[in-house]
Amino acid sequence: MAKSQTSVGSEEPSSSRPWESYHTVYTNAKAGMEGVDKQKVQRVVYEMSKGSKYFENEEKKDAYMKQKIENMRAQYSKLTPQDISHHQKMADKRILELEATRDLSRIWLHVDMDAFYAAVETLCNPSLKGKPVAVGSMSMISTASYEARKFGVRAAMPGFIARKLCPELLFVPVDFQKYTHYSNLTRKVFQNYDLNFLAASLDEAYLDITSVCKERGITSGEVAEELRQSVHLETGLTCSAGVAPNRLLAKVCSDINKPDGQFVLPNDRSAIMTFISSLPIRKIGGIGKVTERILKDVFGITTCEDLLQKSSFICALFSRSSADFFLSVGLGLGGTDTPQYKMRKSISNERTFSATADEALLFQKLVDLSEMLSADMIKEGLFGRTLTLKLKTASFEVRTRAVTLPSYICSSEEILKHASKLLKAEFPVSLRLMGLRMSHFSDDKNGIPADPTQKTLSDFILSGDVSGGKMSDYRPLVSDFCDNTFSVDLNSYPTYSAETSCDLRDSSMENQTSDSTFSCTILGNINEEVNGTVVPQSSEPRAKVHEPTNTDHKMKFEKIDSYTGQLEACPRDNWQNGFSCVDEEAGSISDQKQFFVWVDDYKCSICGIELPPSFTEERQEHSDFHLAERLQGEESGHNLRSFVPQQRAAQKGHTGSSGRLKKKQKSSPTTSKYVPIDAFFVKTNQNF
DNA sequence: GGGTTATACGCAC
DNA sequence: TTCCAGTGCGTATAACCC
Repeated sequence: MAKSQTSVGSEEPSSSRPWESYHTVYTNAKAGMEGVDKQKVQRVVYEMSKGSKYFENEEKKDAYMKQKIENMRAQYSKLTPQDISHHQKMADKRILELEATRDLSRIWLHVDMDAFYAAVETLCNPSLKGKPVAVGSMSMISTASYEARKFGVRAAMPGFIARKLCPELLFVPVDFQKYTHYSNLTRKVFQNYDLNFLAASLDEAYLDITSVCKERGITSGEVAEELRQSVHLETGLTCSAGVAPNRLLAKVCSDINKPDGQFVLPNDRSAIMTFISSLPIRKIGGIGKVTERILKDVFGITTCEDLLQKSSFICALFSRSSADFFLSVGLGLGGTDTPQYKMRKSISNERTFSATADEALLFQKLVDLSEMLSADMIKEGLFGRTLTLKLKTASFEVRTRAVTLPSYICSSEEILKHASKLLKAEFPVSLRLMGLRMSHFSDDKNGIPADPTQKTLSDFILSGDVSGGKMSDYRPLVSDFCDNTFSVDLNSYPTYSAETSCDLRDSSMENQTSDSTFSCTILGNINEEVNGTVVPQSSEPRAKVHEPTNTDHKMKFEKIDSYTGQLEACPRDNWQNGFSCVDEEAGSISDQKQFFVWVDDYKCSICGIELPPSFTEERQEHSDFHLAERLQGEESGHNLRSFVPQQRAAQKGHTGSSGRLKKKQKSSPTTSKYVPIDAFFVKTNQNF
């Protein structure tokens, strides 16, 4: 932040120094950057960024921020003396309550490894010693050595900007295996002081050293000194430590004498209040670039002491939880208990790539993400029901789209099934990042059990294993899916022959792999059957393979019209919107429909549920269920599900998202047919 | 009106 | 030459549902 402004209207940039109003995180005080020419850094970052899409997006965000600040200022100025008096009383009361929670009985130590990644790399390659080193890439730097920091180079800075600041900067790629190894060594040391230490990251930890100090009759400073020496002996790396009555302050303290230093704040209220009084709010964990700017520009708050002095305004303009946090900071309060094991709340992965609007490419990335997420979830035994798709457009706009499902899932097929619907609703769009996050985990982990032998989607696609063992010779080239003809339509891919899942025990399949229990049940397009739609078949295979001469399985592919959901003959050069394949020898779809009938076009012949013909989707889903039920029974005798159709129909009417979906229908016709449905069931007549 | 869901955003490392 | 990350948590807000 180049300007220090605390009054309304002081935001206007100097026309001769436009970089001064370009808000970056890079000028925030960080250990090892005390002597840095902030003006120069600010100017270089501005010049390197100016005109880019990233820059344009930052300007948009900045405009939004200015508006937000203006709105808060307006609220601020509208407060009457009576309002202020009222809120002051509330604030005073709250301060007393918070003060009553102060606990000075514990001694917390925060350890922070010095420039950890860079230090490890230097340790492994001594030729880097004394040189400016950046761990990361031209896109992003994870850690900078102290030598590099003198030039203004720091973590979270793009490499190309860092190189401009420091042309002799040496880049080293990240190597998490290495860092994990050294992190484990440090943790062995930490255990000697607190068995229940809290690891904040690979290079940070909080230790409750109250007992150690007491039992050994030594001061907290002596413990910190000894611990740091032990870490150095064990790893060859230096670290810094902060000691204080709570974790929030301990973290602030560990930064004071960085690197290779320590600072002890005694367990004494007046010492704490003195310490906190002049402390810049940005030093507090949880107060970042945006919060700092709001507090400074709206209230004129720059130090922790100011938070108490402006307590009435804070209570007037912030939510209860935010106000509590700010007042706690002003009092120097923080966590003192040893928190119980915290359950993970979400699990995610995301990838940045060259911006593209190619839907086939984007889908392939979604396939990859689904597999990665599923693998991570299976590894941790997690089942989740809220799936969030994160997108970053070519212009750096970030969007998230979420869906909450009626049941818990973890398989890549199901993740992809739902993620693809979310993604398709966004098309056309040019993206540079996609991510998937699962949250809302099952408490008792009673989701559908994970099948460790389950094939991945890539196995599925790349092996062409869509008809069980009969497809063992089918080996599509990766390029089949990477050009514009990639069209394993992710909403239609499970629309293969109903027999496919029954053929999983085919001998050729068994020969192929011992773990071929393919738990993704592949269904026929029942809708087509029920409605008696003629299914024209292309006379030519969709995906030519290395050895296309094997015609034993007579693979047929049909394009599914993206808008009507109808199957139609698919010219080879027009496989844009999806295809399904039917293995004629594996059993025709019409064979499958015989078992299922709507009596009087109204009543299910199997379970008796009544669904009028106009309930097209519900009937589709219902028939899918019975078919899958039958197929699963035929396949293995395993009853993977105990969910009866009636229950599903009932649940469907009460899904929390149904109302929102109704709303979405207005603006997003591509999602209008979306109803969260259960595992193993995919409708094929959707508007994609 | 309170709880839930979807979305956006902030923050830390 | 290269051209702004990935993971996870928390909060705020609005819309919706019961």
